Amino acid sequence: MPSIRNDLLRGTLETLILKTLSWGQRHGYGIARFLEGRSDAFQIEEGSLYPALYRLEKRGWVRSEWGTSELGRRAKVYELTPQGSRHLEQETERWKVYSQAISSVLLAEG
Amino acid sequence: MPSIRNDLLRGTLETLILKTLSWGQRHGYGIARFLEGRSDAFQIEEGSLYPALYRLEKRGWVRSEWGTSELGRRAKVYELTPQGSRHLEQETERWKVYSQAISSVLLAEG
DNA sequence: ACCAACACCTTGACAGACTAGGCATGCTCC
DNA sequence: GGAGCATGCCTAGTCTGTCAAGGTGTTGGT
Repeated sequence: MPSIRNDLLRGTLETLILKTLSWGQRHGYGIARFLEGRSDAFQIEEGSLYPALYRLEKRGWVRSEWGTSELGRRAKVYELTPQGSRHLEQETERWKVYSQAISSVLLAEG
Repeated sequence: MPSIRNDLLRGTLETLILKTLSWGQRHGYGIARFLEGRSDAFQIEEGSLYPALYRLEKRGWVRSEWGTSELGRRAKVYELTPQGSRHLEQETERWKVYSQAISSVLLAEG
């Protein structure tokens, strides 16, 4: 992997996190591993992940609690709030519109 | 239009400009109008546009020359260079991979 | 005379991603 | 026993592209 600088992900990381949590509680580290498992294109840096989780919680879109991971380690477990769920819907719609617009240009024939 | 902050576009503006120029020469202002005409989702701010054009030229992906617009006004006309064309191909591929990865998560069923 | 559109540009603030560290635990392997 | 790695959390500082808001000058319309 040629260590891609990733401005394409900009603004979508938060939405990806919310979506992941819409399938159930997870701790931060687990969210990153889950997303990376979904596609080789994702490389979630912890320096992006934890600040993003902090922002999401501050805005009331996720809630956290200290618990344990599957491996029995101390971990901060996150879950989606109802507001987070609503926000996820909006952002998903926004992604659809933008990505479709961009694709319609970039993938158009000469 | 609720004045959307646009981090989803981050990193794609340059590629959109290159793609526009792949269809022929255009001046800066014209590129913005063209893209906005392609989709209501695009709103190209001049404070983003001109710095982007400057970067593209500095990197050798576009070339510019003073000329005139369709309306006979003084305008800086841009064209794609061969390196720009190659870069456009790479970035298009990158967009495909990332947007597909993101969509595969965001649009997945519960 | 005035205003909108055309066409270029710049400055400063902001926000999110990154690098590069730090901490602590537990497991495996030599 | 110790080295090293994966797990799990966090933060400080830097980078960079976007934005708001301003500027210049010209042309066309009312």
